[in-house]
Amino acid sequence: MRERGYAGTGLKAISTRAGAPFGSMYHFFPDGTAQLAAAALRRSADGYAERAATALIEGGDDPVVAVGFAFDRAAEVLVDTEYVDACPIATVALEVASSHDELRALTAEIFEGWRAPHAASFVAAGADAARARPLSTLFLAALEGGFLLCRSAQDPEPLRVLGRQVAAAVRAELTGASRADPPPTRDVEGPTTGPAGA
Amino acid sequence: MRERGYAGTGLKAISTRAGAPFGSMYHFFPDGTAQLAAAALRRSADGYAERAATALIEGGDDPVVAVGFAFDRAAEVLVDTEYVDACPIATVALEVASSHDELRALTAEIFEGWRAPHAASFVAAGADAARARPLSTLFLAALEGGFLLCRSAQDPEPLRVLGRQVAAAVRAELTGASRADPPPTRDVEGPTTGPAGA
DNA sequence: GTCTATAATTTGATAGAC
DNA sequence: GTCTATCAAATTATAGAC
Repeated sequence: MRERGYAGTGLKAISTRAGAPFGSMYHFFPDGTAQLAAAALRRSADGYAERAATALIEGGDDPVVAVGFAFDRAAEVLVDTEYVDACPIATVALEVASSHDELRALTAEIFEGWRAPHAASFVAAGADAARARPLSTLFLAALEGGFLLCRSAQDPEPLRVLGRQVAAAVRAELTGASRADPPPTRDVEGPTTGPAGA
Repeated sequence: MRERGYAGTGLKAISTRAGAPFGSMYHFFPDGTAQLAAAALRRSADGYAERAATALIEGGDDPVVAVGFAFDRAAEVLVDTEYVDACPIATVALEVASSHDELRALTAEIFEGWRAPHAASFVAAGADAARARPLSTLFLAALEGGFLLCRSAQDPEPLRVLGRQVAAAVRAELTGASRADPPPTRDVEGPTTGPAGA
């Protein structure tokens, strides 16, 4: 499904490639294609979340460095796998966004499940709680957009460039400079209130 | 194809919806599905480029404002069309990235054709030539990632948030503060000598 | 419980009538 | 030049043998 998408991946192709008899498909997934796709999405989402967490941890304590590291790692994996091992959700998410509401809702749930821990880790690193979520949005959107551009062009450069830019946005947030959002309503008047970095 | 992707859109479904006889498909596109898809991609890419250019122009002379305006406009269109009218290329691009090299190359060409004018407009607004291209990468990747998150969640918020963040990145670049890249040394991303290995 | 064999549709593609 | 009628192959789904 990662290679050909939801509509492009037949049950037959899956059972063949898995070396499993065709009848097993309906034994384990009585509701057919959509149920199998949902299971595949859930499983690969968990796997990807683990890998992403590992990459961020290996990137070190400084979130600025960790973010850059995560993007570089993603680019590396892409090259090593000939551009197939990107986000396991995105292709299907776009395919079903306007055609299969149940699966669409599942993809939304998965993306949300990825963003929450990211936002938490930014908070842990000293970001304002109110700004951590927009940062996680930027992180995920840039990663997904980067996957798209890299796979399309078969060139790892976009993800590398984006890593530096998202890292810069994180740094700007943590140092309180060049903010992306309107002032935080109250509190924190001057830029002197640098949050004690983690 | 925008609604169901490349593999999910049958020739029959197209001819029915277009009110055209099925035989016309092969009269006008003798090479079948892929040729039709290529024509659809080219046409919608041109249309989308025009719309994007219009949005940026309406956004005014200041690229910081224009960028924010373009993202807000994209979010608005998404809501008005019940989240179907997003990027006409992205879904197909992901579907064919690892399965149909000819169409993959076409999507790469289209994305490149969108980025070049963006980079040029950033230069026109005063950005370093070497930094304008990374900025166009961020712009397009964030837009595509935003489309994905918005369509999946059926919520326009991600694109709005991203618009503010990309605008902040553009501002940081134009004022020379908080740069995303290491010092210019020499060639930063290169003028795109083609896909890796090509 | 597990899988083989088959049914009912639908698909991309063509041959040939208008 | 344009489209109707048809084909062969592939798809999802199921019935029923082991």
